[in-house]
Amino acid sequence: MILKSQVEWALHCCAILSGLPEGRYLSTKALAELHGLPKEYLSKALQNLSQAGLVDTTLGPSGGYRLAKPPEQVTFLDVVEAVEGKARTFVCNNIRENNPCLPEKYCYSGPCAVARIMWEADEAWRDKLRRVTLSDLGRMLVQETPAALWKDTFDWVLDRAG
Amino acid sequence: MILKSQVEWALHCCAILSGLPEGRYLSTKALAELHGLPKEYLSKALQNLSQAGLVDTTLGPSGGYRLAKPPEQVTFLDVVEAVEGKARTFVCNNIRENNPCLPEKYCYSGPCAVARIMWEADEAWRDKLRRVTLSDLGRMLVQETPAALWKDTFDWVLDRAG
DNA sequence: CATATTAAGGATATATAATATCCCTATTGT
DNA sequence: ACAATAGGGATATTATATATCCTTAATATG
Repeated sequence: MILKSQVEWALHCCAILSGLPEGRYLSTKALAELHGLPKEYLSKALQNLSQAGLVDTTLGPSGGYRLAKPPEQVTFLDVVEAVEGKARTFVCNNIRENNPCLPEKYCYSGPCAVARIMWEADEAWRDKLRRVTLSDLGRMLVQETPAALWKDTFDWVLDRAG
Repeated sequence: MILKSQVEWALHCCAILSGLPEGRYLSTKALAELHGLPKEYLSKALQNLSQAGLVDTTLGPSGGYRLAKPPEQVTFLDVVEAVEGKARTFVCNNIRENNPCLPEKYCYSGPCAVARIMWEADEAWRDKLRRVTLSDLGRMLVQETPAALWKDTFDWVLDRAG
C-alpha cells in the first residue's frame, strides 16, 4: 500500500504556489520542469486540486494555477485527499458473513471490530495530516533551504509565468 | 491507496486462532471455508504470518496454524506489517533534486519537509495499530457476537481440526 | 509401512490500479 | 489572428493485487 507519486508532486507544487506573489499563476509546464515531472500526467494531479477547490486556474498565456485560499487554510489532508480520494485505506468486505455457522436470516448490526479498529488508525493518519498546513510546510522549507536557492527558484518560476 | 484484502483475511484468521484451545492447529482449508476465501491465495497470507513469526505451523493431518505467542502480545501492526510489508506508505522520490536552479554539487542534508510530515502521519497510523492487540480484538468480538454463534463457530472449526 | 493431509513455495495467469502519452476543445492575454 | 493555457477523453504501458496450479517435504494415523 503506497500512496501515488502524484501526492508527492501535488504537495511540492502547492509548496511553490504558496510562495507565489499575489495574483500570479504558474503553468503546468513550469511546475513540471521545476520538479522534473511528466507534464501531461502532472496535469491530472493539478486538475484534481482544481476540482477540490484548492487552486484557481486561468487560461491563456500567463495562465495556470494559484492557491484558492491562504496557505494556512490548506491542509496536507486536503491535498492528499484531492489526489488519492477520500475513501478509507481499509475496505471491509464483511467476510464474517460467509461464516457457514451464521443463521440464514441473521444480520450484523454494525461494522465488525476489525474494520472499526482499522478505520480508527486511518482516522489517526488523517488527523495528523489535517493538522499540518501549507504555511507550516512553507516555514519548514524556508528554514532548510539555502536562501539563495530559494530566491533563484522563485525568480526562475516567475520568469516562466509571463 | 487501499490495503490488500489479505490484511483483512489475516486479521480475521488471527482472531479465530486467538480463540483456539491450547495446542490445537487450524488448517488453511478450515480458515478459508469459514471465511469464504480462496484457499490457495489465503495460504500466501498465512505464510507471511508464519515468516513473521506470528504463527507456528505443523504438517500432516490435524496440522495447520496456531498463534506463536499469547494474543495480548500480537498487535494489529504485527499482522498488518506481516502482510503489507514494513515499508512506509509515502515514498519520497526527492523531486526537489530536479530543480534546475540547484547548484551542481549541492546535496541536501536530510529528507525534505514533505516526506518528514508524511512519514509522521504514517507513524501515527502505525502507533494506533501497535496499541491494539489480538486479545483486545477478541474481547470486542465476543461482546458483539451472539454467544451461540460464537460457540457454533468454534465447534465448527475444531471439528475440522482433527 | 502406506496413505492421506498438510505447509511451503515456485510458476503462471488474470484483473485492477498506477503511470504516462496523445489529441481535441474552449478560453484568454497579447 | 495567434500562441499559450486548462480540461478532459482515449488509449497505451507498467506495476501490483488477486488467483490458481503444481511439486516437494513433513507428519499423523491406520
